[in-house]
Amino acid sequence: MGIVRKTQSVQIVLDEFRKNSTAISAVHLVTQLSTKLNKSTIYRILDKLEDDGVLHSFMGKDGVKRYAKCQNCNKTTHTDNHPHFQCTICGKINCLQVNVSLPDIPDYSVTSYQVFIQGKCKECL
Amino acid sequence: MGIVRKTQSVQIVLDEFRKNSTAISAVHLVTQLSTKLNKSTIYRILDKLEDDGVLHSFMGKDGVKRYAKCQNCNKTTHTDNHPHFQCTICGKINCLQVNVSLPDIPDYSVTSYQVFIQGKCKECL
DNA sequence: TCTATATTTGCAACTTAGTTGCATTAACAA
DNA sequence: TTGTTAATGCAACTAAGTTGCAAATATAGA
Ligand SMILES: [Zn+2]
Ligand SMILES: [Zn+2]
Ligand SMILES: [Zn+2]
Ligand SMILES: [Zn+2]
Repeated sequence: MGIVRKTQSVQIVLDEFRKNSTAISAVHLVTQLSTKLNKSTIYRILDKLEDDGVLHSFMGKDGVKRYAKCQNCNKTTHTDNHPHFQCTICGKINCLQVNVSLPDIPDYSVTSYQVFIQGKCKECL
Repeated sequence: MGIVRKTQSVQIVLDEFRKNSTAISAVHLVTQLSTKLNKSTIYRILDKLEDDGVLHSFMGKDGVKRYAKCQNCNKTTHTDNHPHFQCTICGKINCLQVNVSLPDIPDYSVTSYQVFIQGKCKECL
């Protein structure tokens, strides 16, 4: 349903995304903020921020959900569609501002797709 | 470590992949085969069949692991690299035998990537 | 075919990510 | 300032997957 009240909890969660440019997992936030916020609160806030187009989420190879800041989305239009890159050395996951286009696929009509890439990031090369 | 003995349990699991051309989740096999095999046995067999290059696995959008038959892999060489397509109507997930190529990505060195696509399949169009 | 041995299986208990119901707390509009 | 309603904390729960160990079984060699 999206965020209605700008509570302290919401600010605390948003601060984590301001500090970090990389994607953050729900689990990581839960341990990171364990002294300040309850687990359920964090999951619920992430959910709402996604509804509002403030964050977007994707599934890591490990089956753990991660969140990252959206660039140009809002409550009604979610346009962020880009690959995510995980460095196999440092483990960080970043949004890539590049366009991946699919070839024609006979017998199927495509409505959306996700690309997840592994390799080494600039710092670890 | 891969399969060493061709047990009945292994045959039962392989039969499910012979019957189905679509990808199958571990959870689905566990419920489907609940009268014949134990949960742990199924997870362990899937793991070994993947090591052997008989099956490959990937993560669904729901964070549930799925398995599908490999075409040309074996114990030493895993070459299967293709997108997976989930129909939003019937829910079935299929391997697509098409090639997706990435654009050049500056500052990153790519070693592997996965593509997961949503849309409608031939039967549901 | 029989037997020894090592692999595989079942079971129960555990871990980890995420969810839910409900009573309490806190935004915020009036 | 206060009443209303959203947001929070808590504890208990679900669901996917893992693990240790004792019992079962596949297979190689006698
Ligand atoms: Zn790195
Ligand atoms: Zn992103
Ligand atoms: Zn379909
Ligand atoms: Zn496949």
